[in-house]
Amino acid sequence: MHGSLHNIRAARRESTPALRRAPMTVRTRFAPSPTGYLHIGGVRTALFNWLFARRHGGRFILRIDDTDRERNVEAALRPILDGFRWLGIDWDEGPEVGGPYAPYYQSQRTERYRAAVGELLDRGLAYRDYATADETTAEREAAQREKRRFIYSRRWMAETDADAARFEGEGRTAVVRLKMPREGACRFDDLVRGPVAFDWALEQDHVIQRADCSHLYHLASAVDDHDFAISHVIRAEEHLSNTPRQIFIAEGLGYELPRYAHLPYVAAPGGSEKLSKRKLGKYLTQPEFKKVHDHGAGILAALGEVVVPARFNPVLVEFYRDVGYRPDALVNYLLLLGWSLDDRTEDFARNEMIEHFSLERVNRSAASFDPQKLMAFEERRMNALPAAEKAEVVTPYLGRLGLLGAEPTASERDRVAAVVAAAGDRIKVAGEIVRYAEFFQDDTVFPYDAKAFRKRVGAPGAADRLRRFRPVLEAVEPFDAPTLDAALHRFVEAEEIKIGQIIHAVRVAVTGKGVGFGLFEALEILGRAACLARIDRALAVAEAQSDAD
RNA sequence: GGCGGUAUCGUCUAGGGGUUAGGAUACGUGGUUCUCAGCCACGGGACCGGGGUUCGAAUCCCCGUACCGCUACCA
Repeated sequence: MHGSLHNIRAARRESTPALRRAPMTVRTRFAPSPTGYLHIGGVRTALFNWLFARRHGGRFILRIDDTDRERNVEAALRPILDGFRWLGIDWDEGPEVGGPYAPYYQSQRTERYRAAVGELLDRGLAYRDYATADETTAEREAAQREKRRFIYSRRWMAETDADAARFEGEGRTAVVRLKMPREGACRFDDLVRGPVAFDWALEQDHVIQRADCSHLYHLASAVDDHDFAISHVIRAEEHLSNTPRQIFIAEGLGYELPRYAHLPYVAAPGGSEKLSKRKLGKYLTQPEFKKVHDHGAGILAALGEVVVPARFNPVLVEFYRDVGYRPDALVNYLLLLGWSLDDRTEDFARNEMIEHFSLERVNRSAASFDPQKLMAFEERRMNALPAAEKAEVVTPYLGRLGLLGAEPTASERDRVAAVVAAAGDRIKVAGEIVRYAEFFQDDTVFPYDAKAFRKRVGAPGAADRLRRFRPVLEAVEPFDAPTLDAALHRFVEAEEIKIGQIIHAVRVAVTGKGVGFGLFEALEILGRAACLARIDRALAVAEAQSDAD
C-alpha cells in the first residue's frame, strides 16, 4: 500500500514529467469494437481521452478493434460514429477522416502484427507452442485442483526448428506465446492510480498469435499504440491488470512506453458491478432506472414507433438521442462521473471542460450510473436553451408525429414557438413535445383523456357551466391570455362558483387533458375558432355519454 | 484460490490531524399557482470495521471485511 489519497495525488503530480518538461505531442485514442452500439461507459472513456487531447492541443484518434470480425464492420461501426458525432466528440484520425498512420482498422494491420510476432520470436521473447487447447486446459485445471498457481509447463514449446518439426510430425499446429519473465516485477506509474507493481512470475505465457495466424488483442493493441504514436493510453480499469503483458510486448519490441491512465469503470445503477448492456432487465427492477426508461419509452410510444428492447436501452447512447436529450447534458453528466473540478461546479460548457480537465482529478473508485441525475442535467440544459433553439430541437418530433412537414410554414413555426414558450420548463427533453400534440391536431381528432374527461366535463353541472362560458369566449376581445384570464374571473364571480369548477372543464374540452400549461396561454394559442369548436365537440361528447348512461 | 484495485449521505462528489464534514441529485414537509412542471423555505441523511500513533484520527500506519477487475487461441 501507498500512502493517503493526498500523497498519491502529490505523487501523481510529480510523476508527470513527460508533460512538464518535453513539449511532447499528446495523442490519445479510443478503440471501439464494431458492435453496432455505443455504450455509456465507452463514451465516458472516449470523452476523457478526447478532453485530454483537446486540453493539451493534441490529437484524438479512433482505432477500430475489429480483429475478430470480418463482415459488416462498416454497418456495425455507423451507430458508433454517429453517436460520437451527435455528442460532438470529433476525432482527428480514424475512420472516414484517415490520417498519417492509416489504416486505423486492426483487420487491415495484420502485416504489422505478423512482423511484431516475428521480432518477438527472434529475440527469444516469444515461442511457438504446440500444445492443443485441450492440453493447456488440462494443465490449468490440474493446477486449479491442486490449488496451486497455474504456470504453463512449456512442455510443447518449440525453441528450435527441430522441435517444431517433431511436433508438426505429430500433426500439431502452433500458437505463439509470450515467454514471460519468471522473476522480478513490472512497475509503472499510472496517471490515475499512482505507482503500481505486478510480479512477472504471476503472468501467464499469453497467446499473441492463434493457430490460424490471427492475432490477439494485447499484441495488436501494443503494436498499434506504438505505430500511432499514442502518448497516453487512457482506458478503463479492467485493463490495469493487462498492462504488464502489454509493457512486456512493447519493451520487447523496443518501443518507448506510453503513459498509462486507468479510469474507474462506470458501474451499474445503484450497484458496483460494471455497467452492462445485457443487464437491462435487472436495472429495470430499480424504480429510478425504470422511470427514466419508461419516460423514454412513453415518448417513443406516443410517436407510434416500435420500442425494440434490445436497442432501446438507457445503457446505450442512442436511447438519449432518440428521446431527445441534449448531447451536452449527457456529456456533462458523464464528465462528472469520475471527475470533478471542485466542491461545487457542476455545469460545464464544452470549452470549460477542455480548459479544466486533468487526469489528476480523476477519481479512483467506480461510479455508478444514475440516469435520474442525468435527467437533472438535461433539465438544466433544456431550460437554459434560448427559445428559438428550443423550438428547433423540438420540431423534428412533431415531424415524426406527422403533424409537421419537412418544411414547416411560418405560422406552424410560430405555433411551435408559442407552445414551447407556454410550456416553459415542462419540456425537459425535446421528445416531450409529443405531450402537446393537440395544439397541432385538428379540432375534431385530438383525443380526450377518458378519465380526465369524465372527472372534469362529466361532473354534475360541468357541461352546463361550459355551455354558459362559451359566449364569453365568443365575445372576448382581444383573444389573448390576459384578457381571457380577466374574462374567466368575471365569469366565476357572476356565476358565484369557484375557479376550479370551470377552468378544468375548459382545459379538458380544448386540450383533451387534465394537465398542461397555463389555460389562458393554451386558449390564446388555439385561437377563438378552435376553442369554440372544441368546446362544442366536448359538449356533444358529454351529451352522448350521459345518454349512454 | 492467486494477483491487482477500491472504500465519505441512497447516488455523484468536495475536503482532510482540531470543520456545525461542504455541494449536487434523489427523498420528506410547508408555501405559491387553474392542473401539472417549476419556484421558494425548511428537514432527515455519510467518513466500512478493529487495533495502533497522537493531547486529539473520518484524515497517518497496520490488520481485517466487502466490493470490483485480471487470472481465454475475448476485447
